[in-house]
Amino acid sequence: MDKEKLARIWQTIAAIPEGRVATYGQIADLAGLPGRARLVGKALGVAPKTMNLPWFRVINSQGKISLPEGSEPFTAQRTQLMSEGVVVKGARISLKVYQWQPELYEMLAKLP
DNA sequence: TAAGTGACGGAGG
DNA sequence: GCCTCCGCCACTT
Repeated sequence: MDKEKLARIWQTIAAIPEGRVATYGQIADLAGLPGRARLVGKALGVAPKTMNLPWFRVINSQGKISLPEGSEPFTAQRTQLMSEGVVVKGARISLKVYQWQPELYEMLAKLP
């Protein structure tokens, strides 16, 4: 996989603010790779743990944790999110409430 | 080279 | 909300 694209994907994920989530497709778009959501999943898979990426803030477009429910990684993701104040019901999260919205985020960040 | 695979997405039922 | 089907694309076999 092309190192350049990986870097962009990782950067984008690293920008997700605490207490918010983003979808695979959203990350792909923001990273300049529209329609390549699957690539984002792969990028996460090969990301070195030492990078300390907020991988747990990435979920699928259905607002669900994209890991087998009950598995160890699933539990880890769920726990991390909840520790940031995100409400997780089963595998589902309300995108309506917690999805990261860059435009709005930047607007609010610029307010006095 | 063809076929299979996946931490996906969107439309339809 | 859940499931199925298809499109998608970079790898692996």
